[in-house]
Amino acid sequence: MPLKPSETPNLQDIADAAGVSTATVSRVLNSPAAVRPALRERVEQQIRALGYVRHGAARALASARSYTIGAVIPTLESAIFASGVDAVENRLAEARQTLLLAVTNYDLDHEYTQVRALLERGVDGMILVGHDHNPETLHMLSQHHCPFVLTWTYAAPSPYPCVGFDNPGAARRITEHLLDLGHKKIGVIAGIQNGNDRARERVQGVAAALSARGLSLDPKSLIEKPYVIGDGRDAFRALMQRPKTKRPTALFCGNDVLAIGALLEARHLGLSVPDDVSIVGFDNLPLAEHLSPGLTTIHVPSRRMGKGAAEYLLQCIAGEAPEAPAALPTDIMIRGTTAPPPKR
Amino acid sequence: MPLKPSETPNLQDIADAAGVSTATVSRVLNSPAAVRPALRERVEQQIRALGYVRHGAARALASARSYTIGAVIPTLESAIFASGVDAVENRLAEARQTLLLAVTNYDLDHEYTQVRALLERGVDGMILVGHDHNPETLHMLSQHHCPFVLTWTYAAPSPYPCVGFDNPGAARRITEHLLDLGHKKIGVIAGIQNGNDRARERVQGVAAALSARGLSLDPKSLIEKPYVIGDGRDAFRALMQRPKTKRPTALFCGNDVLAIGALLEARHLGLSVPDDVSIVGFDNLPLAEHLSPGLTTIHVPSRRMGKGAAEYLLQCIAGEAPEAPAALPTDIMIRGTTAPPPKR
DNA sequence: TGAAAAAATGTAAGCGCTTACAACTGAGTG
DNA sequence: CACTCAGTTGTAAGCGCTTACATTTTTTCA
Repeated sequence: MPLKPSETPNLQDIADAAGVSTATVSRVLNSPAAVRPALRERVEQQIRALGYVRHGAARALASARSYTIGAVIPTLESAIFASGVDAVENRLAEARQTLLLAVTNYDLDHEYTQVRALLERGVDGMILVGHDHNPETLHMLSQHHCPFVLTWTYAAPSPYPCVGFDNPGAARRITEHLLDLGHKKIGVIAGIQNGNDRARERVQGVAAALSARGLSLDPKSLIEKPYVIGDGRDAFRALMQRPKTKRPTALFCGNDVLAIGALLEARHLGLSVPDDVSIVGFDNLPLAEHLSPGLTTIHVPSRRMGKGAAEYLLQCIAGEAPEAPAALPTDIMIRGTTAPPPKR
Repeated sequence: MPLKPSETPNLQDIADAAGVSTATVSRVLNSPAAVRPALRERVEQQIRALGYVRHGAARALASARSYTIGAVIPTLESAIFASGVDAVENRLAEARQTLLLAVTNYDLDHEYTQVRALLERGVDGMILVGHDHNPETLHMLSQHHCPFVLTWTYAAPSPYPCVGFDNPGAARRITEHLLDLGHKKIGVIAGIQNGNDRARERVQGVAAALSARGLSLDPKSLIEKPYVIGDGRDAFRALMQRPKTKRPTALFCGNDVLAIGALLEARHLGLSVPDDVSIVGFDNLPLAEHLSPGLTTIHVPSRRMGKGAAEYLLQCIAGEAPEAPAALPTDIMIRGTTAPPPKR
């Protein structure tokens, strides 16, 4: 009968059972090479026999490392974020780190609260989305010496490390595709821009492409909507109701969900895509290529980004001071929803 | 100049600054009502002034509570899981708890590893998906007195608490809808059944509905595929290539992603849904209702389930021993993809 | 073979917090 | 006015682990 009949064994119990000190047990756990094989084997046997599981809080307290990374994202309801987070988790699991996940619902104040909560949990690093944050959020992060990385965004001379891509550039590129096809009246269904630099920059990219050709974005042809199919439909309908001379012949949608909504509504209204109106999206959701016609869109490397962000933090934690990663490439996927504007 | 110029202040620093003991500061933080208002105010002021942030590991070690809940799910690539997790997180954030998320990729051995990792992190409770688990996984959980709950599944006399729904029942119900329409040859595109009770039970539900009417499931009309649109398309094509007399007139798809794949492939092959073939899904993804024709499917209350699971664990942690929750209701959403079989 | 160097192991001091218990305060009471 | 007693606050003992340093054992090599 053990002296300490505690439910879950601790280091001391293993040490006693194996007839060694707790330091040795700790070593077989953390740097097995430092323990002679015979002894190590004896200890490992007891670890298995007693079903020992590390006490992470104690470990974190003593070692000042939590083996935990935080990610704070706008929402998991968006497939593209979900897939990025999935990639982060996969990479962290390989490195035996655990993911603490927090959601902001696109609210920067709530983001502050969430970042603080993760900091309290002692995360070794943090992943954020975008450049838009409360100043206190970033300040708190650096005060705590918590390495962090911004994703989904990339700015060349950024004061903060990013693993992202060029939003305005990609938006500009796909808009140029539309312009090259001969479109002059381009409408925009944007995501909510407030507190969301990605949505904002994409609209800016469209505007830049237009003004480079002496055109401009008609404010009445810009509608801002949340990330929901139904809203994409509504926006499309509204845009198509504009007077004939103003009605866009092509639509830039801030993300694929809105684009799919637009596409479905076009079909519903009996409009042909791309013959009557061209539509482009942004994200390249798995569904995009399967639609018919396939959705012309920008491919966003979400998994690669997630993996890259995890990798970057892992290196920081290992004390390797990685160089700031370069912008990830995006691809323009030209498929069936874009064609020259209708004649006349 | 402070004696201890440590970067981040700790309880002691606050205590010194406010001229009280650490116990008092701790009380201000954890049970403010126990501290006289004047003193409390003085302490809170210092907390704000020094930008104090709790040290979670130390707190966890001392209080044997981590204020953290773990969720171990198959993947975040599936929108329906992602939305369930989002709901969990929302509820936990309200309760000032943090979510530790781990992904199994549908591998029960990896699940064991992940559960162990979360246990090491000292989660106060854990959410799992389904009934299929390695016995050691569940054993480890109970050995650590970690309250847990199974989701996405429900079995009336289950030894474990579930917050889920009746998979076979729902599958049976929607199959009966097909049978009521007059279909006799029903094909199935199932999710991968190995280690996945939900997929398995749904197929069983279909089989049960059939045998109740003296019919049976033709093994050659059952195809198992991963959760990907392309696979749904492939499976659909394969099924439609069966000899005319055996070819199914209706298809039960184990989830909406496979159903959408089937639907798209039908269109691609020039087959009309529902005139040539009926298709039903399972999940009721947001897209399902927007398709035309709308997808007939089973509505799965993923957010409600996530919230319910979080709620259950929160109660356990509060020591309330909540009664085992009842099965959540599912709804059959009859839309446009189902109709009587072709007259031939 | 034996001394020095290297490797393995043990000792024990915290890490920052919570909390049982002790000590003190002041209001209420006979 | 002494005495309770409830309400506040302080004291200090851990929680389970890592790790610097001390000690012991093993290896190396003249």
